[in-house]
Amino acid sequence: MGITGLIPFLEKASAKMHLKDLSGSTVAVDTYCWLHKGVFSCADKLARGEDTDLYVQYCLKYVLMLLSYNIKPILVFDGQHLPAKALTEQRRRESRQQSKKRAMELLRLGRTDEARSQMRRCVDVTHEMALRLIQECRMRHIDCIVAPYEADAQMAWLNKAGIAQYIVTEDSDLTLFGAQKIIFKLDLNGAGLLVEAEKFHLAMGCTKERYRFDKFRRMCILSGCDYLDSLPGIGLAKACKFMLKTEQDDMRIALKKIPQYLNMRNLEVDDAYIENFMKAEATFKHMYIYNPLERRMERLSALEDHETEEGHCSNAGSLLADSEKALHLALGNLNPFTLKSLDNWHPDKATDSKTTSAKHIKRTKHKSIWQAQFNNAQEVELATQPRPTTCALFFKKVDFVGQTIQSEIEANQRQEQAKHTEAELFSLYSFKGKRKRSPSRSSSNSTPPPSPVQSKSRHNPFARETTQLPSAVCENASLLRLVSPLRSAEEPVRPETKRVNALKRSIFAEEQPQVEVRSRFFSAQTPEPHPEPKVVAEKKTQQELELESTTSAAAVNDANNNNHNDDDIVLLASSGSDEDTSSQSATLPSSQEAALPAKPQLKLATSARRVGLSKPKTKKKTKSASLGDNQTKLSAFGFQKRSVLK
DNA sequence: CTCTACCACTCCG
DNA sequence: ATAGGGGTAGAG
Repeated sequence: MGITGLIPFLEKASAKMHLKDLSGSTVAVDTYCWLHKGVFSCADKLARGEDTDLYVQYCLKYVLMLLSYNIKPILVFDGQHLPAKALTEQRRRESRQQSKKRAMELLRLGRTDEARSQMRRCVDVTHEMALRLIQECRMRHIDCIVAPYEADAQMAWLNKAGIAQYIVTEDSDLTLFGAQKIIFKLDLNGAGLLVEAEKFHLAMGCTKERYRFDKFRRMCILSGCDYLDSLPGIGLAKACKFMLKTEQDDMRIALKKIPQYLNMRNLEVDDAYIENFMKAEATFKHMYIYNPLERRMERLSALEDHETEEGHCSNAGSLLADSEKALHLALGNLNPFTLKSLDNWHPDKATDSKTTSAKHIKRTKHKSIWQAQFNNAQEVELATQPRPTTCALFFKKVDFVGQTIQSEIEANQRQEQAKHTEAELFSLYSFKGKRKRSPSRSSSNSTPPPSPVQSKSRHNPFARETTQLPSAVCENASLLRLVSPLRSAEEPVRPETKRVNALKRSIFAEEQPQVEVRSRFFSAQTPEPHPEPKVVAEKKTQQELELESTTSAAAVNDANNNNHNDDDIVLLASSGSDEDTSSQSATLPSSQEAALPAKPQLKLATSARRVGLSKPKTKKKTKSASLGDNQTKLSAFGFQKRSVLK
């Protein structure tokens, strides 16, 4: 999905950002990204048709985080599949079905590990799941909107219309639809990468005067996008080069000059490609979106604005004649594929019945895009101030009414979070309870080596070698329930895994100082490498190690945390670590000590990631030494493991 | 040198 | 046969 390599290409147009700097603004969210990630937490349950709302809770975590920074979220969902994509979707569905069958089969055979991996592949984000999240959001007065087609176009429109100043997504396509400020890689700490359309000329390496957005979009399409594969040998770099060389605005003429301009003699640009290029461009410009203020479907931009021929819009969707249906589709009441009615919520029939039925759930005080006043407020603001920043002003006004609102929101959140935590804890406890019930734990240390089934069970032969890790067995009690007690008796225990991980950490601690952190984002996120605790950790037991990292994390915490957001930290902690929350909300929010337990976890998480990054490297170094010289030094950094395994 | 093809890994608790 | 980002080798 999206444009391959676009995000690194846009490095010069991007900057690290944090939500705390967006207070008072509105953010449109590509909710599918969150749902999809959230599904991992309960893939097995979903695969077996068990009822779960873990994925909803996962998304709400993000939503609450946005609210905690005084940001109004608008959750945007995908609608119908475009005809051009229907086929691939169909294929995906079939492959998921197959995965499901295979998972069941494997379960029956008792190969839980493989079954688990299959189950992850077979879950889909259905509209019913999206609707559950939508319903949760309605109770909290959080805006949701289902795009007629792609959420990308809808979000770009919200951005262009000034309703949302930022967009949160993982899909680089957003840039092509004309979104101005896009946040990628947003994490639960509130950090992300901001890409701004107004800086695209920097990435393309041309002056602002010579740059036009069309050039950028055409470059991306040329490099290969969802609607059109690239010509062979053309990627972003070549496409960029070409778009800077030509001043020809008519692509029918310009495209023919590609071989000549790029010195690619054998390249052939046929008429079909040109026609498809025009269609792809039209799709990005004119896809249908839903205008919630006018309550009607519209094109992202009007055909006249671009002198586009109607015929090129065959992939841009079609107008839904029934405006009532279009509205309910946008509200989420209809299944976008079948148009079957699943709910009957309406913004005008202010659902006080619902609010009384759920009065313990706190609601946001943001103006809804579905309210008539929203339109007025926008118009007034737009009239007084032509700049798009007016929206920020508008919300600042709300902010003005009280810091009290802010603190109230925070109080609400603590309360709400506590409630969620309750539910989540519940599931956690039952989870753990089941796990304990499984007879494995006591016998684990004397467990015989993994059965042949297990060692064969890695579905990817190139995956990291884990034969010495006993973790290759299902830890999920609900999954285990399906298999024989005999098999579950073989389950090695988690403490074991933990110890191995701790060991890995300590091993890694030695290597740390030598390892270069490559990732720009990552290194930027941890500005202080803190070599000292790692050196100390070298020869410690895992408990000491854990203590060590805790204190070092505390130090980092202190250092990073110059003046402000004690509150932020508490909020983060409460949204980040579920188990701590209840006790924290009981204690005073301002005490920093209360927040500390959560931070080390985060720190550990990042260091775990580093382990993943660099452990292979260190392994390779040692191995290449033993391998001799039939491998070049360069290849020693490549996929060495493969040959070793062979 | 630039671009593509390919691999392993992480998404979640 | 998830998808998408990151890294490397190898082709033009």
